[in-house]
Amino acid sequence: MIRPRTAPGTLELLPTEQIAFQRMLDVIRSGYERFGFLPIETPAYELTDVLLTKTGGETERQVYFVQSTGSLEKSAAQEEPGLPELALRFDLTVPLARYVAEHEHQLTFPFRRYQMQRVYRGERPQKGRYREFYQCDIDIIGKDGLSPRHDAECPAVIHTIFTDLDIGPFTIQLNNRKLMRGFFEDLGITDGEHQVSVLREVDKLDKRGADAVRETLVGEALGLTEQAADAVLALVAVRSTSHADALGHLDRVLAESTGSEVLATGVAELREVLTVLRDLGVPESDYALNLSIARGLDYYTGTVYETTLDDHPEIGSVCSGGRYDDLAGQYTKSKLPGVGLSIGLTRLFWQLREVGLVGTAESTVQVLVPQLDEAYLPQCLALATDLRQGGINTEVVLDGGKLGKQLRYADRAGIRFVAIVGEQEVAADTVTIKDLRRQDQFTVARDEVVPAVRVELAQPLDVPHED
RNA sequence: GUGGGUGUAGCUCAGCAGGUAGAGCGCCGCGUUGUGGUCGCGGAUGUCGCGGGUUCAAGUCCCGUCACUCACCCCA
Repeated sequence: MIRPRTAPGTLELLPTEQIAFQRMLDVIRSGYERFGFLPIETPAYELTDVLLTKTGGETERQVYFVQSTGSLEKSAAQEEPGLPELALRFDLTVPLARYVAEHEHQLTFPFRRYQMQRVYRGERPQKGRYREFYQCDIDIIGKDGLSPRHDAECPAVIHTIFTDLDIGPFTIQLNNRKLMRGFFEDLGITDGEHQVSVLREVDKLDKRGADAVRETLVGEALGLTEQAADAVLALVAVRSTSHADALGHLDRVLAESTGSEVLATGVAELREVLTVLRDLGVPESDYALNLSIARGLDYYTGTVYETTLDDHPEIGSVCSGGRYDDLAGQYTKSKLPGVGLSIGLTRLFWQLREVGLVGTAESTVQVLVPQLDEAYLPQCLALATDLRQGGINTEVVLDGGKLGKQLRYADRAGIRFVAIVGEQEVAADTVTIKDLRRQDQFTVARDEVVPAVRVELAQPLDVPHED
């Protein structure tokens, strides 16, 4: 026998967990739609040459390729097989770029889309990190230009969603790559790659601590002077405590600049983003300036975001993204700037479960009709039909058995209500409704069952469902 | 790609200096032929990852191998 098991790096859930996961997807989807974003889906795999436009680097090492048996045999027979024709997407941004370039003339700009699909990365699995996982993205793509106001709208959507998810207080942290780049220029660090390396190191501040980061900064690879390293560390220590405080920090950074235009632009952009964010009604306690946010990805050019849960900083960023100048440069001559954010839902779900913020959900089955006596099965089936026509998700026990067992089945399956039709009920033309969670039951007239169950379902239960 | 760790029941793990395998949880049954989750009693379950070696004897020691896992790189 072959031991049944999932491939490493995949997350598979039991039904009641899956329902909890689906509920989160529903919240995210409705949040995206409420802000006027349109849905798209793209294929799980893309043509390799389309997907891997930038050769080399980390991403290619992590790409899963797709091959039919036919093409596998064909390539095995070749001297130098080369890469397979198809590859699984490793994020949703590259497919979006392709999509926008391909359908450019049928889309209206700014193009606001959301996309919630699985992506694949062939990296070494790690705690809470998966090789197949959901990304829930929103992006706004402009043509030729896109005002920084859009950079404020994206986090406003995220604010709504994380509020609705009800997983405790959170903070959307903002920074701007131009501000950072300009700051580096002032320090004489002008090479783009060098800046990125420094940013990447600075991004580890929370993880490694200021001393370790400082050591690396002045080390051989990055080669900063002591003064430069101190200046960088002082800058990235900036965290705002309120809207006014954030603007104050920005004024100071600008005043201390030795004249970088890029820095001035970055400061101006951040100021506008913060202001629009406030005007959109996002409470100032829920966003902050954090000048250590860098984001590893090199394609970000302006605003960058990370979102953290206030009560669980150890989880790290649960939603991140930023602004990029040119989404689809590899696919089209059109200039398509964009801004977007992504929720890595698989990882988030796993982490929330670890810290006990999400558990299993109640079953999608709202009422179970047990079968006490085969003689009354027709009455049970008729009851189920009535409940279903009343819009109530109903399951009937078709196999029978002891009532105790059927109740245990309901309990384990996370079904809260049981509608019993036995000898007594048939004789009196009634139904007994049992609430397994409240450990309570009552009897109603047969023709009042549907409204009675509706009333029960409408009452929220403050006792959470045990795992 | 680099560096650690671990493989024993469905799950989490214990198993002493080598002497033919254990706990908790879960599962099944009964107590309760119309009442689950609680409680009580009873029960089932193992090629001790795989291959070789040492030994009278290996879950335990040695070698190899495979798998899994944690961290780094990178990132959701």
